[in-house]
Amino acid sequence: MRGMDRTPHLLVVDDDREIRSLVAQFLTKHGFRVTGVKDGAEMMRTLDGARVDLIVLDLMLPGEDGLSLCRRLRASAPTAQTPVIMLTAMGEETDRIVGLEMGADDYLAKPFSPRELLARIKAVLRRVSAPPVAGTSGGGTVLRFEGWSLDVTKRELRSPDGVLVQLSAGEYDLLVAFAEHPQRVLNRDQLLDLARGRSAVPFDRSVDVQVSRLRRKIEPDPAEPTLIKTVRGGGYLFTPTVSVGS
Amino acid sequence: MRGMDRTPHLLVVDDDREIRSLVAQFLTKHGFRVTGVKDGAEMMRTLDGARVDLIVLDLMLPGEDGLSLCRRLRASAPTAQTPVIMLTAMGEETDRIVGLEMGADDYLAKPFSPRELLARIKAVLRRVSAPPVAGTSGGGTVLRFEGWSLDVTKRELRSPDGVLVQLSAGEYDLLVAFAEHPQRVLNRDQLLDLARGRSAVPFDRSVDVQVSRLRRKIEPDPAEPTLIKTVRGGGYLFTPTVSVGS
DNA sequence: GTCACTTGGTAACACTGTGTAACCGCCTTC
DNA sequence: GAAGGCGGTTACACAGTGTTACCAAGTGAC
Repeated sequence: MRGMDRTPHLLVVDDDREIRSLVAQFLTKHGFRVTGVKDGAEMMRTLDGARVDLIVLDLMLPGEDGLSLCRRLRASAPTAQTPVIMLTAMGEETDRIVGLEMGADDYLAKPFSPRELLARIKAVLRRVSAPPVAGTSGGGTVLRFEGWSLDVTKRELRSPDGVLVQLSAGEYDLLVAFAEHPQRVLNRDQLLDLARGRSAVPFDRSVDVQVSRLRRKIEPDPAEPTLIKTVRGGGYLFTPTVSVGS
Repeated sequence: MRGMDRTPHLLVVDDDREIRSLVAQFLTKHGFRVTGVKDGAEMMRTLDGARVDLIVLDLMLPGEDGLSLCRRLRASAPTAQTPVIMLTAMGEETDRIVGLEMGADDYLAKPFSPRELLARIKAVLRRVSAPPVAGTSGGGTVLRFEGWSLDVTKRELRSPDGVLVQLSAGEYDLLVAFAEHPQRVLNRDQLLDLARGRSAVPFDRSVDVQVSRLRRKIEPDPAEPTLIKTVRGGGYLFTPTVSVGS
């Protein structure tokens, strides 16, 4: 649903530190942004504050295993559509098949060649950019808050009185980031990642400026913001409750 | 336009008669409708007259090989979305990777177990089953959006008031590319690939210009486009929902 | 309270991406 | 071979975005 053309962010979940760093290094070299984590708990934490385009998930993990995690991903709205490539131990055809049937998008038997993982990642990413499903489960197409409605397939924002409000691409992406994470303080790094898919450079004020520009368009009184509140030392907070519809 | 017959139709392309009939038999037993052909020419002939939901394509074929066929499938509108599972001889990692990058949705190394092929077919079909337009596999001949109708067999566009709108070949191809991938941000490379079958050269502005020309013909107010939106840094977005008819 | 310092708001500017008119070469058609 | 249409290329105007700078507001020490 993030239409923009940014470097895809991959999340590699494997308890073996060596595999993790090897894979991360290789994929980074090939133009992806990679985050490596060691278990399901860390995975969930990462997903909470960052945009992730694809998850490479080891089947065998300490704590909750890959299959169960995969099921949980599928069950929860924001990640229901996030593609998963499962890494499995050699020679367990049954498991692999179960994996695919469980909702993984692909699997790869260990040991695998990095090039092959790369090819599969590219293939899966190409696939998921398939046309959207009409009123589908994975999250409606309209986010509503305080009378506003934000149509995420048309990239349109309507004010409470139904007027189309012209947003720039950046303002729109920022607003979607907020509306998808309401009532949570998001720091500048998270917002930059969610809205721009990049990370902050030193003295980066671009988020502040974009917030300011967005406020001018959606706040009743931009001098005294109510929708997007500033949390000093913390970041910004989108205050309205958001309902997902279509 | 997926009529009453919802049994998925698979097309198996392999020059080995034995493999073909073995696979066909196994897959038929598991509830698919299967057509087996021995080369690319027969494949094209079959696609010409039948709805096919998925193609199982051998890499090594007499005459034109699987890779080249795959590229041709991707390049031509009605089959651009039809999933392909590539069969490769053992140990041709490079070829396999090229296959995936070429647009295959999955591949399987020979010798493979029928169960595994089955699992992969199911996985791929599940992935692509949802999309409304994507069913493209031979589906409708008319794409409708916002009152417009685009007849892809006649290459004709009619405006909401039924007037035939004259489009150049390039404008038409571009519009089809959009209408077949609605509500997705397509970058210039993708559009060039979909509409022209080529890739961008540095400083290539041809897409922009064609979009501009197309807008002049289909946008109510070309200065404020609603059908084809610009996503700065991303590409273009075709906003209407598209229905497939005949 | 004042002062020093930190943090955030935003105007102004520079830079980059996009829209489109104009142009040019390549077809096709006659 | 001339005429016309199409599509790529170029050029320029303009809009969106990041950076910088400056000011205001917040915070803590005293």
